[in-house]
Amino acid sequence: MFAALGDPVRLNLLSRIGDGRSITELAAGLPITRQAVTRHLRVLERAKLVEERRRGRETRFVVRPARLRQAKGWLDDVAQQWDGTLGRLKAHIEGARR
Amino acid sequence: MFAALGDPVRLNLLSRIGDGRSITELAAGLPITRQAVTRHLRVLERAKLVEERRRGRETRFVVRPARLRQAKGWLDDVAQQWDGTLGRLKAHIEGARR
DNA sequence: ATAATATGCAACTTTATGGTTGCATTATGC
DNA sequence: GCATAATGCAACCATAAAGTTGCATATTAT
Repeated sequence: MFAALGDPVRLNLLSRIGDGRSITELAAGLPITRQAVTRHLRVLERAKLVEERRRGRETRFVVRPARLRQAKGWLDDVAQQWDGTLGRLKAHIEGARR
Repeated sequence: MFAALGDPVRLNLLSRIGDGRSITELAAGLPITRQAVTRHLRVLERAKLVEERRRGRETRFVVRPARLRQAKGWLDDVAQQWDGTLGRLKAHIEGARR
């Protein structure tokens, strides 16, 4: 999932999808071909970050906020774990002298 | 930065760095060479997710929680932006005048 | 029905990434 | 001082990722 987020083009797409743009519209703003954009969208889809919503001949995608929250949760865990370690380290340094 | 997070090995490292392990120790738990681990750590460092703390002949890394918070912030922005869009969409569907 | 629009599919190229091996360098312990 | 331990550095390989071109398919509008 972070891998899916780890491409500037896909970040850009994610932040613009919400407006309900079609693939072609999304591609218009970028210096790459429509096909390349489609591939990026498929990557986001595989990571469950977006969901396809086809209507007639055009396709739009919707973001899945739950997934974003999940990512945030993981970052929180690590940050917190690290804070805990920091606390322990600090206590260790201040307490015992090595 | 998300690209740096987008590798399972690096996620693993990030979650274990806090314990104050050296490169060799970190590598011991993984099925890849120490050199490969070093490269991953450099990637995390370039993304400002960790910071080098060399002491004598061994090197440890510390996590930079501020960076994690920054990532979370971005996720929040997108999620919120999307929630907003959802709200507008919903209002539109329900026939609200706005 | 036809033309135009929106997208899908597939082959191919280029470049980035992850991993390895081999050897050099720096610090520690005795 | 010397052996050992912890890293760093560089060349090299394999695979995956990003992008392109060309063509097929499916909707919509006239």
